Amino acid sequence: MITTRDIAERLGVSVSTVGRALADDPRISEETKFRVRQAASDMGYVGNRAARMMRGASSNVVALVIPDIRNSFYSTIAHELSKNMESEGFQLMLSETDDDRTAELRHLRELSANRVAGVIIVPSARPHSESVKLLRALPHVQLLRRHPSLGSQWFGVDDQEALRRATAHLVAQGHTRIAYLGGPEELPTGAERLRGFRSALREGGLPDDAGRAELGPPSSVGHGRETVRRLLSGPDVPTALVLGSIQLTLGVLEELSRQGVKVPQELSVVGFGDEPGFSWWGPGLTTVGLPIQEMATGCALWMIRRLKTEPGNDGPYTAVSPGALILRGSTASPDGGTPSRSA
Amino acid sequence: MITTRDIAERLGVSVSTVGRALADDPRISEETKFRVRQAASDMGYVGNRAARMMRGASSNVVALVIPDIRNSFYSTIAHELSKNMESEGFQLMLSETDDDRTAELRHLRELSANRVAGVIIVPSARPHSESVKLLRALPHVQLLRRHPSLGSQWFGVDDQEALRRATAHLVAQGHTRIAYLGGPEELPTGAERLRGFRSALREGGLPDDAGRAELGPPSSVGHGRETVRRLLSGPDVPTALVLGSIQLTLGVLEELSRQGVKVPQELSVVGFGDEPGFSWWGPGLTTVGLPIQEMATGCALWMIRRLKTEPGNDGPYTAVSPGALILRGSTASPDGGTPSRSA
DNA sequence: CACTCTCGTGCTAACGTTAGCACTACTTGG
DNA sequence: CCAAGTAGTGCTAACGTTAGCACGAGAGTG
Repeated sequence: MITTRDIAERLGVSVSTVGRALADDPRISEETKFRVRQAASDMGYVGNRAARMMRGASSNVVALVIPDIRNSFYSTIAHELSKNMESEGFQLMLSETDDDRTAELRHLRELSANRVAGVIIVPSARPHSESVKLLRALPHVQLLRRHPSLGSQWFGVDDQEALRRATAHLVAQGHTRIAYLGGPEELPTGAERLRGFRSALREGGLPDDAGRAELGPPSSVGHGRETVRRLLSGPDVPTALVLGSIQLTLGVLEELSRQGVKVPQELSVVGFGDEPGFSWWGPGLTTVGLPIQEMATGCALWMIRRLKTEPGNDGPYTAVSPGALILRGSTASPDGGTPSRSA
Repeated sequence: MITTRDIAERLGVSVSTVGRALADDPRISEETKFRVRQAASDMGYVGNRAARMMRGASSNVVALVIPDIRNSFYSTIAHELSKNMESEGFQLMLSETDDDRTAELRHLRELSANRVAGVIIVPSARPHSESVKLLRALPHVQLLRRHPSLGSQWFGVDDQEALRRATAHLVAQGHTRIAYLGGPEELPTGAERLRGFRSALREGGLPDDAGRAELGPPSSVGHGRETVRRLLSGPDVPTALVLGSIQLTLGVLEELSRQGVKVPQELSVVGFGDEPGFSWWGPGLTTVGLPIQEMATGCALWMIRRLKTEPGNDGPYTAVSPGALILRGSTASPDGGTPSRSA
């Protein structure tokens, strides 16, 4: 690798002069600058950021710690962040945890060792205390999920409101046996969504046993498939189904298609998030739209400002974006079975 | 930030001793090691990789340079790479180029400055010469697309064979007006897929004007929508459509659903790649399965071996994986219109 | 008892870059 | 013609870590 020293020796000047010329220092003559730049370009010089970091410069790497990039939820976020970061000169490090707190810790250790400038994280259910310690030593924001020990910097959607709206739509159509399929309660998002589901039932004046919650791994398509299979073959088949994650929605749609379940006549369904296939699935899936892009952009801008301006002078910052219901054809009243709006 | 020096001062030993204790050097007594580790843990010491790199240690960061992470094609790759890299102690840097060679160059400059250990890249159509220079100075592999100036390390699918099979299937069903919708010819994958399309027509004994190629941006859903709209409203409407990218497929399916085109009676369709929604779209989409996972894993393993073993002693290495056709219900013969296999 | 060995540790330099200070050769003002 | 300034450049130290060499104390050997 070419260093400033190589350039200096070739031109017969000092390393300081080379360094200053490349930094466009006003004290260096135009002629010298020109010669240095020429030589640098000729020799294929590329500055060494590791060395700069040793002299106090901060890293230009921001890490994104998420469960699984294949989930379109997260890939959208990654894209939006990457785009915003790139334009400000930051690079994005991608760490997948698979919702495993030990993997999460391993990644955070590596990220700390690499002295990343900041971390944007979708925390696991109960992060290791060392993870918390490591994060607290860095500029960090939480995304979507929110863990109290990690401070108040958080960007996410109003999960409770999202599920309240989805469920209220079904309640308004007269459903009294509604199943909710979502993530575990120990996940902050899982708890919030479940709360939204329950509160919609309560507000609709329905008894406690009108709702049934099936909780499990939120990013498992397979779990969605299996659960809907179990629900449909068991006793007390619900007339409506509300979903609490994109991956679960994908699994459920696949299984309903495979079994040929008539939607919305036999079963009404409200999905979570919006995916390319949702509009052409069966009668079109009524679903909760999520302003993921806006959220990710907000988060990126916050992190950029946090990194550009000196200390954490902008205090706690929290943004909540609500999700709007996208009406398609997958819901109807439980008796007659006329869609609320055909696709 | 805590340094080895801080630990040394606290324990009244030298930095060397601390360094060696943390590196588990056999020369250090067990008792000292214990005290050092204890203190390091107490004080929240995290080694500084930038400093290590200055002493000749190599980075543990591998970069992935792709057009767009939202494309499930690439997010699958990213996931597979991340998984494999993580288990070997590497971190993954994500750089999105949006198929723009200038963005590509910007990223490569940053990656070089950060002294990443290696680069896995889906190169743009015609990379800047500086990009080529930067890449050649690093361990690198090409993924999917292959640019001759970037050496022979490449992992990808046999694009020509994939489209040959897709097209041959339609030819065998008797179609004589087949449209191909794919990426531009200047992209290596675009050229290969187009070649596969043409060779299948030739092998089927069809005249040159039986096939019609519509080329455009491969990762634009919108372009898929518009082109299919144009094709269907223009003269000489084809009886079959072969697609040459996942994003284009998504756009086409959406538009065909929206216009209520009867598939396969009015139009036969063969997609590219397999996505969650493809199985439940209309009659089920017949499509070319792509062994993306296998390809990504192969690529990751190659890069890991390249980085672990000293020089590039393993010479040029090229893997080609064929794609198999997944038969669903979206194709039929052009006259009668009985599906080859109903969903 | 002197010699050599081994064990455990410390000192120093080096990696590439940058900031502070110092130095030289001019130029300007009195 | 000398003092003071200025433009342009060089020298040196420092960032955190590690590898090579050196050192002192104690153990083993003749």
